[in-house]
Formats: sequence, structure tokens, C-alpha cells
Amino acid sequence: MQKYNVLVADDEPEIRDAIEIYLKNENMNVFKASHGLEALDILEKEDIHLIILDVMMPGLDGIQTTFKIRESRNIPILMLSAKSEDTDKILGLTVGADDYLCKPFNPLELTARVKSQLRRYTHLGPYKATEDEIEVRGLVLNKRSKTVFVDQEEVRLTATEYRILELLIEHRGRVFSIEEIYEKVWKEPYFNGENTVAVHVRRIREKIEINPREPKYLKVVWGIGYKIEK
Amino acid sequence: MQKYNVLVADDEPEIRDAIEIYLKNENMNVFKASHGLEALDILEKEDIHLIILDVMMPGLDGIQTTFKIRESRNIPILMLSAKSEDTDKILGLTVGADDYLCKPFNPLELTARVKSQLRRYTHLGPYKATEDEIEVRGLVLNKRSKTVFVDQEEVRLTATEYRILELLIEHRGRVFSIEEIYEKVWKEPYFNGENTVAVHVRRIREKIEINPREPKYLKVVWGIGYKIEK
DNA sequence: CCGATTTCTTACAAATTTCTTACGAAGGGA
DNA sequence: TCCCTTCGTAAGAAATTTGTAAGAAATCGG
Repeated sequence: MQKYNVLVADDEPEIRDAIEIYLKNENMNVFKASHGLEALDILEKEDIHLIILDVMMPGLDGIQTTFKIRESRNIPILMLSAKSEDTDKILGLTVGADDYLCKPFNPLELTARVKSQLRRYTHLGPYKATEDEIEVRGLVLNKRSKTVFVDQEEVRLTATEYRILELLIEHRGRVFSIEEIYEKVWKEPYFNGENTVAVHVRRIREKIEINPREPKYLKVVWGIGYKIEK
Repeated sequence: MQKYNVLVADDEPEIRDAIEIYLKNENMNVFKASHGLEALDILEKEDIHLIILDVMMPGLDGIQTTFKIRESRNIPILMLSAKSEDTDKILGLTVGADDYLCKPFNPLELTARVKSQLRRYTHLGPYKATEDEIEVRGLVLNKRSKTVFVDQEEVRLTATEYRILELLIEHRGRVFSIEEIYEKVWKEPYFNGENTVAVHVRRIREKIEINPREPKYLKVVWGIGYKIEK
């Protein structure tokens, strides 16, 4: 999994440190700034994926900083504000931010919102360009609808089966070892001796192959792993 | 490319200015009004292609303004509302509007929706026009009047149910995870373990399906989420 | 052809995910 | 205020998926 870089700008060190702890716990890198100018500075030097800005800061405050950032970039911004401030006003002023939270905030909610913004940014954001539909000799996989067709006939795969097939078909031709498949699909370390992947491969074959004993699509490469024939 | 004229009506100058920046960046002209009457005035004098209206405004508010505009014109209207306001109310009242957004909003999302509406209105552009009425095998959803019909028979959905169904039917075929549905409809972060979406799905099925146990429209994709069959 | 290794196959129990129902709280309208 | 509708939660039921284990079959090097 990619490691995200998050920039936190707040004049109170306790808050910066607290947020740092929460986010590091979610496997993110945290950069800290005590005011807007410092934040802009870090933003230029580092490859930041998301910014948390406090509204009330000495010098450049959160709102001014947001405007500055928005002049050149579209990165997700999460605004923090004290509850005492007029929320209506805050609402108005935080335009330009992608989300906002009142202090004191619930750590769970903070991390949830951060993750949600990162998802949105990286999934729908400037990246993408991956094709929705992949086709290999009559085998069609649609990533948007998570459906699989064999010769126009829909095939119902389970979530795990689908993920294995998507991995293989997305890199068709390439051979994946059992260990590699397990770690990519389960996102957990693989321990030798597990038979799980083989069982799932069997089940996939049962569904997509005419004759599972002589697979046309999902082939084994002896002593190495599995692949989808190009 | 044609240059579009967009009218923004909001009593908060910061929001007007922010929106102006985003839209100018997309090569649009922006006219600004601080309340409904001023908006109607500008609308008469200028050749406006799209209107952004805040719900909460002194004098003529966004809803009253929409009704006034709709008496004579069919121009696209995008409604803005604070998240704190009751969504139930919002849904009911935004009848007449073509789209709506909660504040604080994501600038990317605002410009995307504005462009989408303009495309639809002017019938230009390579993208599909978003229809007011969406039909899937006897299930008809009208976005303008927020009504739903199953085989010509009207079905009364609640606000939340309607929004879930609209989300799914608008992207029919695509699978939405429970988390995705929750965040898109409630505009709040989702915490694991909540059963809310499932219950609403059940209620929707009870209303639109002949046999809720074997849904014809709103199907589950095990381990992934829900979708409306294409 | 043999033994060692790797993959396949099957069945079953455990785990996960979704469904269903009921109930109390909140809010709007009479 | 009372009634009605909608909403979210909880808890148990039902459905589906998943991993494990154990033996069979296939492949490879010699």
C-alpha cells in the first residue's frame, strides 16, 4: 500500500502532536507546521497528499492559506475550527476546503475523514486512466460493475475470486507466485504451506472454464505460479 | 469553446468570490447577486446559462427564487445548502432544482457539476446528457419531481430511500460498497459496524420489488456492495 | 519408471456478510 | 399535545463465502 504524506498546520503543538499520533497509526507520514507560511513552504518542498489546516493561526490563517493553495493546486484540504466560532461563518469561509471538522474532534472521525478524502483524491482524482473493461479471448471483466462474462454469459464470482482474477487479468501474461497472489489480494503476509490460493483458483476455474482440468484462461506455470494466457 | 455565463446568488461574499474564482478558472463569466431579487433582476438583463442558488438568503430565499424562475424558464439551477440543514427538508424543497450540493463543498465537485449541467442544457459535448427521467425495466425515477414509479404505479419513498435509489440507478450497473453509499448519501464518514444502509435497502426493496427476497432491481454483490442491474 | 515435489480436488466446519424484525427516539403536522 | 412517519440501532436468523485438511493426481529430474 502506498504511504501517504499529510501536512498538519496548527499553532497549538499539542494538537499537531495528537494528530500526528492518530495518522501515524494509520501508516501515514506526517509533516507539521505552526502557521500558514510554514505550511506553504513545506507544501512546495514535499510531496504532500492532503493538508489539515486550523482556521485560527497567527500570521496567515487557515482561510487565507486555503486561498493561496487553491491558486495553484487542487490537493484535498481539511479545515479545523473551534466550536465556539460561529459555525455559519465557518461554513461560508471554508469554501475552498474539501471538508471540515470542529474542535474538539473525535480522533476516529478525523482519521475517517482523512482516509475518505485520500480515497476520493486518488481514485477519482488526477490519476486513473485505467480501463474499466478488460477482455481476453471471450473472457470479459468489468471493474466498475465487478462482473465477469465468458462468451456473453455472466459468471458470478465471490469477492475473493474476483480480486484474484482481476489481479491476473490486469497483468495478463505475467506469472504470479502463490505468495504474491496471497499478499496482493489478502494484504497479509503469506505463510508457507497454505493451500488457500489453490482452492480459490480451482473455484474460479470451475466457473470460467469449460473444462477446469484443461484451463483455457487461468493456467498454471509449474513450480512458479499462475497466469492468464495473453 | 463557447463562454458560458453563470449567475451566483449567495448572501456571503466569500462564497460568491470563491465560486467566481473556480468558474473563471474554467473559462466562464460569473455574475453575482446577494439575494433572490437581485438574481431575478440580473437573470432578466443578462444571457445567463446556469444559476447557482444558496438556500438560505435574506429576502427571497433559494427555494422561493427557484419557483419564481421556473414560472417562466427552464434554465439549469444548482442549489447550495449547509449540511446542518435537515436533508429531508432540502430534498423536498429542492424540487425544481437540477442538482444540489452541501456546503462546505469540494471545488472540484462544484465545477464538475456545473459543467455537467451546462453540457446537458446546451446539448453539446461528447458526454451523455443526464436525463431527468431514468428508466430500468419498468422502474422509473424522475429526478426533477423526485418521484419513483414501478410499472406506472407510483411508489412513495422517504427522502433517504430516494437518495440511495437515485445514487444506484444513476450509475446503474456499478457496484457501491455500503461505506460508499453511506458517505455519498449522508455526507458523513462511515463507521464500521453500522447496519443503517442495509435496513434502508430492505425498506426500498419492500417498496419497489415484487418479492423483496429475490430482488429484481436492487441486487446485492456479496462481499462488495449493492447495485441496480442494468 | 521412481521418488520427490507441486498442484488439484473434495468435503466440511468456521467465519463473514447480509437479511429481517422489532423497538424507541425524533420530528412534523393536526 | 397527540398521532403519524421516518430513522437508526440492536440482535438474532439466514445465506454465502472462506480456509483447512487430507488424499489424489500430475509433473519433473534422473
